[in-house]
Formats: sequence, structure tokens, C-alpha cells
Amino acid sequence: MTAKLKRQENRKRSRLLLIEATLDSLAEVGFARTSVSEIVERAKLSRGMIHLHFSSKDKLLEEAARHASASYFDDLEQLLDKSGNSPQEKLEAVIKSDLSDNVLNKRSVRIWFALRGEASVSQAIARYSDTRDKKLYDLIFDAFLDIAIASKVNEPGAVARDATHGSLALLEGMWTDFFLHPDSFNRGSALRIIFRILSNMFPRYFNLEGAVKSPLNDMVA
Amino acid sequence: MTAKLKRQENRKRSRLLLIEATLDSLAEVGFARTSVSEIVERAKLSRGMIHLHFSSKDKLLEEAARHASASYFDDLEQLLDKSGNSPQEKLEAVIKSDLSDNVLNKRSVRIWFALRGEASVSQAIARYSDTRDKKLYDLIFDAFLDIAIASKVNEPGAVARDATHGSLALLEGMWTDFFLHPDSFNRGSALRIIFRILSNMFPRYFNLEGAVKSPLNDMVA
DNA sequence: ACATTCAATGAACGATCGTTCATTATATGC
DNA sequence: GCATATAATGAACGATCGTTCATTGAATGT
Repeated sequence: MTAKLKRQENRKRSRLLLIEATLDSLAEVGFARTSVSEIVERAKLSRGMIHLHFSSKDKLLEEAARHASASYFDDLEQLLDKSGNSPQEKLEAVIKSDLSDNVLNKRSVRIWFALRGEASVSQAIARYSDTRDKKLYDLIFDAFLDIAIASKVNEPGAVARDATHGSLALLEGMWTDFFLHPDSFNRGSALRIIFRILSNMFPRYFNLEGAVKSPLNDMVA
Repeated sequence: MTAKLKRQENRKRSRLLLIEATLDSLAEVGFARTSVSEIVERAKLSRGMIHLHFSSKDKLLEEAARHASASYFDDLEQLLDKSGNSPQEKLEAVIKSDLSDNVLNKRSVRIWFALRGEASVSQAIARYSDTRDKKLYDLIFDAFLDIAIASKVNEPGAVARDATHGSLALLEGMWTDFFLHPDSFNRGSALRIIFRILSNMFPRYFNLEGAVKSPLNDMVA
């Protein structure tokens, strides 16, 4: 029984080695130069392995994209679990995770942009090149809706929708900024900008540092 | 004399044909499949032309990137010339240009993202894959600084800097959104979101539709 | 009209691409 | 311990890659 597991485990390990080698290659030499030779050399496996485990190079790229996407959402969810329960604290957690070194670093951002460059011509890759899925959108929207209603703004639904879309666009823009200027990018500055915008939209719920934990107390005081 | 011009003109025309064919290829089949064969077939020129005019495929790609970048800034400047003189009207012009069909369309955005995918491994391409140059940054910053000072906010310099960086990030994010979902993207919605954010930062200078032309009158009234 | 100049052509090159498959190595089941 | 199953190998294939260059054709200058 343990023997059988060993074979399966080796198989799994080889698959993962190839996926990681592919992602390393994408990050270091880009999509165009990520060849079968490049990948198997990095994985230190033989040439035939890609077709044995993934049937083709394209399928491997698809699996690598899926892997990168899953890692992103896993990291995000893990960091979200640590957040407070108030809507503004949840939003703070999403934003700070999305700009944390775990999620946003040279390797990850190069992988994302390399994959995205091909997303418009490969439906398979396009499926995994969007960091903004429905679950994340809903989480953010619900939080903003709570705040918009509590803030008694006009048309809270429209405000929450725009705040959600705007925040996601801001984060995407910050990613692009990081990608294009990784060495001069300043995480603190990016966070302050986003929270400044949010504090202008919802002054009782955000300040330049992030979420205001107990806005009701502030109001009463 | 006219004869000499004809030869020069043909030369120029061939160069441009190759550049346009390269950009078409990038938009339609992506960076990885943009080969010499693909390009010369689209340009309907012979195989040797790329090396005659550009010395190598890489140099052609660099020239194509330069061309795309120049087109972007030309379009932007042309649309800016039509804008009003108040800072909020200039900002409105930049934002509306940047999201106009001339500047942001399926072809242009696919070209940008295809090039950016390679920017991290090609310094030559990286030079032209940033839409946010110093001139544009300064224009936006100066406009926000005027508004920030007139609005009598605390630390107008810091506010203007964050508003500039934030607006550019928002625009980049909207571009990404358009790239990933070109058919469901809504220009009006994107504009409203940006102006909603700006109207929250500077209520007397922006509303959901764009710039408030005469904020001083509003104040007096 | 003719010689000169140079843009344009496309066959051919070696290198590398993604893929195939006969062979080898190793884990598994009896 | 041996037969079986399957993971892993890497040489070889045809296709395509970017590049070279001898040749052609048309514009130019006298």
C-alpha cells in the first residue's frame, strides 16, 4: 500500500516539478522563450515527460496557469481568514493581501503578465488570467454595500458597485505599476493612495492607514 | 528630384507596412506566434525585407513597440488640444481620451498586453510599454495640485501626488478590465467610477459626468 | 538610351521547435 | 524472486524558426 503511494507520489512530484519549472521559465525568460527544452532543463527531467504527463506543451501551460491562479486565490483566502469581521476590516484585508509580498512580487507579477499576453489568443489561458472572480467581487461588493447603507448615501447599490469596480481597477493598476517599475514601487504609498480614496468615499470607515475599526463610536463621540 | 523621393517613399512605405503587419500580428495571434513568416505574409513582402529594413526581427519588434507608443501619445495629445483650460477640464480630457475608442480598443489593448508580456525580459520593449511617461504625469499632477490648493486641503502636494498616482492606476486598471473582458466592458461605467472617485476627493470640481466647469460660481451661489 | 544604384526577392542554411516512440529503469503484485 | 505494470528516458522526426546572400528589377543620374 505504501509502495503504491510512492509511485503515485513520484508521478505527482514530476507533474509539479514541470509546472513549477514552467512558471519559473515564464517569470525569467518570458512566454516566447518558454520552450520544451527550457522547461525540462529547469525541471531536470527528460524531454518526453511533458507529453507523458500533460499530453502537450499547451496543456502544460494551461495547467501552469491554473496552478498560478489557484495559488493566488489560496494566498488571498488564507490572509482573509485572519481579518476582522467588520466590512471595512474585510476590505482592508483584501487590499493589504493583494499588495503583500506573498501575492505581489517580481516572480508572480511576471508570470501573470506573461500569461496575460497570450490570454487574448488562448481561451484556455484566459480562463486563469483574471484575478477578479465572482467570489472575490461579491465579497468586496457586500462589504461596500454594508458601508454604503450605513453611511446613508444616495443609491447605496450604485455606490457599492462603483466602489467595488473602482477598488479592483485600482489594485490592477497598482499591479501594473509594480510590474513596470518593480524597484521603485512603494507598497506603503500604494496602500495610502487606495485608502485615501476610500476615506474620501467613506470618511467614517477608512483613514489613510486602512480601516477604522469602530466608526460608530467615532460618530457618537 | 521627384524620382528620388519616390524611392525614399517606397522605402518608408515598406518599413511602415512591416511595422503595421507586426502590430496586426501581435493583436491577432500574440507575441509567441508573431514570426518572420507571419509578418512578411501579412505585409505581402518578401522574407528578406525584415533584415533589410530592421537588421533583425527583434529590432522590428522594438520599432513596432516604439510606433505603438508614439501613436498612443499622439492620440492623447490630439484629444488634449481640444480640452478646456481649467485643471479639472484638462483632467477630464486625459481621462476621457484614455478611455475613448481611439485609444482603447481591442487591437490597441491586445498589442499593449502582448508587448508587456515580453517587457520584463526585453529592455528594448520595456522602454515603450509604459503608457505613463513623465510629461503625462506632470500634466496630471499640476492640474491636481491647482485643484488641491484651491480646495484648501491639508498637504495639497501629498494629495495631488496621490490623486495623480491613483488616477493613473485607475486608468491602467480599466485598461486591464477592458483587455480581459472587451465585450462586457462599459466605457460609460468606467468613466462614472473614476469621476465618482474624483468627485469624492474634490466635490466642487468633479461630478459623476466629469469636470465642473465653474466651481467658483457654485461656491458663491 | 544606357550605366548605375539600391530596394526587393526567395531559395537555402543551421538551429531549434514540439512531438513521437522504442527502449530502459523501477515500483508493484503474486 | 519473478512477472507485470508503468514511470522515465532520450534519440530521432518533420516543421518551423531567424538569418544570409546571390540574384532580380525598377528607379535614378548622365
